[in-house]
Amino acid sequence: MKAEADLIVRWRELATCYNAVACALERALQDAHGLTMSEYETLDRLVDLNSKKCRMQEVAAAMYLSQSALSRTVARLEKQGYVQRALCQNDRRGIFVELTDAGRRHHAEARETHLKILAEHLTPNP
Amino acid sequence: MKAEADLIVRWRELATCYNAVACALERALQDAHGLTMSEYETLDRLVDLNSKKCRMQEVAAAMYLSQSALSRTVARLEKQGYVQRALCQNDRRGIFVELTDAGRRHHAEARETHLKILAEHLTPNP
DNA sequence: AGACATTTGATGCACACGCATGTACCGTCC
DNA sequence: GGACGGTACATGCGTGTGCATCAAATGTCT
Repeated sequence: MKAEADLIVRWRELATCYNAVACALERALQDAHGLTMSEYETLDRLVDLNSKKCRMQEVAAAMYLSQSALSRTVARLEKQGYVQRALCQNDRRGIFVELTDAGRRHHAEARETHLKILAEHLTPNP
Repeated sequence: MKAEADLIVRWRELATCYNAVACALERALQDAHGLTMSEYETLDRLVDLNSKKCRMQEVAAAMYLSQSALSRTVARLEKQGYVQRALCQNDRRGIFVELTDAGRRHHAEARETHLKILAEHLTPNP
């Protein structure tokens, strides 16, 4: 019976903490770099997997975003010039997503802001 | 320098965990009770503060939702009959929000689903 | 009392999202 | 080879959100 109350407390703490950080991140990334959190996260995943071109799926698997949302996010990033889409030769259904140099640069800059916000909002957590 | 990597790991874990639970909650509450997570959370806060009518502000202060989002959420809840808005006599700018009986009942039902999902998704957390 | 700043909640607007569906392609089985 | 189910990504649609703004009411200062 106590377990239920504990569960609710944990959930509220989790939600409060997440929302505080997410909200701060969203604002900071937008103001300083014109990026949505989803857009930054997408760039971030691409940097992580930057060894080669990635299929949409691979990117999607690494983050919590629906397939349609990712599709649009990548489209936005491409329009901004941070990413490039290319057809996949082997499987012509697939789409390769690749960081451009501008994308790599922009991510590097935004990463500073990202880290700063995380440090500000995520430190007091024993 | 290690601190940065740790920060990022913590953030990703937090985000992944939150999104998993939030997504499951959203779906379950919608399917079983026709409630948005925000709507459920709002009812939940009202139950917590059920001693008396609450001003919008008091509700807003207890949850992570912008003022405009709360305004619309309460409007939706009112249209569904779970909540009632009343003018505040002392300060005629303010609005009192009060749970209806139907709202109390609906929240009690939804609470079961809520707890079930939390138990399923939030337990493996040492 | 009168003018002005502040607060409270509602609303116009643009936008990112999820769901369902559409289109193109792949793989399999007859 | 042709038909058919499954997969990959794009897109139409409805919805909830935050930001900026608005109207009404309050508070303040002279």
